Amino acid sequence: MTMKYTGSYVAPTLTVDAVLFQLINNELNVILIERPNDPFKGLWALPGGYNPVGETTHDALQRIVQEKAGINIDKDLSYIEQLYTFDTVARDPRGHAVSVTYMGCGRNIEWTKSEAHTASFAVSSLPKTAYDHTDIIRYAHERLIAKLSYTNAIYAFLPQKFTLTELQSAYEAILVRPLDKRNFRKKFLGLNLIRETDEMKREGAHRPARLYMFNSSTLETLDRSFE
Amino acid sequence: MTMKYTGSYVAPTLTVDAVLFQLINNELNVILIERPNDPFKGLWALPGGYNPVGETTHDALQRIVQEKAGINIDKDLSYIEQLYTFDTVARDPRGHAVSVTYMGCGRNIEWTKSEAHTASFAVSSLPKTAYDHTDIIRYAHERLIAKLSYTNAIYAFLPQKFTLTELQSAYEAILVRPLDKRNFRKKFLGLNLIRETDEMKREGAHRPARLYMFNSSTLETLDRSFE
DNA sequence: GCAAAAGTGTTTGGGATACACCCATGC
DNA sequence: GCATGGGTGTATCCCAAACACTTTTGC
Repeated sequence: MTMKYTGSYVAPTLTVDAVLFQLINNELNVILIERPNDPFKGLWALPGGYNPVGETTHDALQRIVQEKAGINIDKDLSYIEQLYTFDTVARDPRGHAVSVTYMGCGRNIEWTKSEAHTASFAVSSLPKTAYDHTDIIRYAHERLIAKLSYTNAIYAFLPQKFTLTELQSAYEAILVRPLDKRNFRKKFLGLNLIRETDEMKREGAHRPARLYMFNSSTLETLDRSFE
Repeated sequence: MTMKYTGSYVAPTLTVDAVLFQLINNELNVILIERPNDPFKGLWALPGGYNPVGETTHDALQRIVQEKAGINIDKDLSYIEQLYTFDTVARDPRGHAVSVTYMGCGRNIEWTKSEAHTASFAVSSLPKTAYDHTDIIRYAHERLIAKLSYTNAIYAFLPQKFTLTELQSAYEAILVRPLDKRNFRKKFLGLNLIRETDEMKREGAHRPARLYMFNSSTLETLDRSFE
């Protein structure tokens, strides 16, 4: 950052993109937008757009995701973090661009459904995507799996009050493997991340389930790793 | 990335910066450059500079670090990875910039010493730095500590052949805590990352030490976590 | 022989895993 | 009473941590 600013400097295009995860029917889903124009017209892409001078990447993402999908990344998500910055010299037919990507997680994220160009897909069955967005989604999923093991990030996917079975199902959906019920409960309760409420969830012809709440709804690092 | 390119779009300044680590006298060191100009004239900064259109962040970093410090990030480092991308709207007095930072590790990195504006500092006693570069170095150090626990990243700091004591000292320097010799050897040898050579290191009035080599000199993820 | 670093095993505690049955409810 | 999901305990194994003395060399 010590080079002199000569005036002949021309910056690459800067874009921002978001991988927005939520659980739908016990499957990890991601929100995509169908491209209305070339390049990649008709394929599905992460919500994103151009980041102009004067706007931080976070603010640009906020504006763009609001405009394109009707989602407020501060209010409609429980958690967001920067993922990685991709060079796209060869990737984008229009020339050199740099893309700063973010990963966000929430529950019941509502997107603009009026134009039917925004949709949610299970990461296990993604449609054909523009650019290398499939790779970016896979990378985000790996990062998310890693984060579950040393943070309380799972809170981002759950409602305020939830049962232990719902909690376990959320883990299983994201980790894509089954967990042992007794071991899961023993271990998770030992982390002191959640507390009992005095409410029960009654639903269907079976024993009601205790509802729990998270002690904290911001990301925290665990002392001991989990799963 | 679906916004139309209207021509009125102006991109923010894009910069790249590198946190270059190596061990010197069993201390984790970072390479800094004294700023010759305002802003922050006379303070120490990470090697970095402007990334123009047409150049990937990696290529820009390669060119800039070569120009400013005489270091080839591909040949003189054992490992490099992207660290984080910082928005610098308020940070840089010249206005909005986005900085893509990288972390690199090596051994015996030689920098241009002719002008005395490049120097190496122990991370435990950094000088006053420009921008928020002290925070970036701390962040890189944390990332490095985390990476040691689930990868073979330590290879980046060691010569081709090394003793187990040198290996342990490298860990202790980066983790900033002492390790038990017997447990360290047992655990590390169990990882199957290194193999014995038939050479010994003789030095000083004491028993010679067996020299070892890494099986792989590229980053690999461990099955089991370490330390 | 003595200083200096290399090298070497055992014990103990805690967390991870594997595993099967009873409980509370709606119908 | 039966179908459905909720809820619970124990035995085993392996890894982590704690801990001290002998070996080999140069001088």
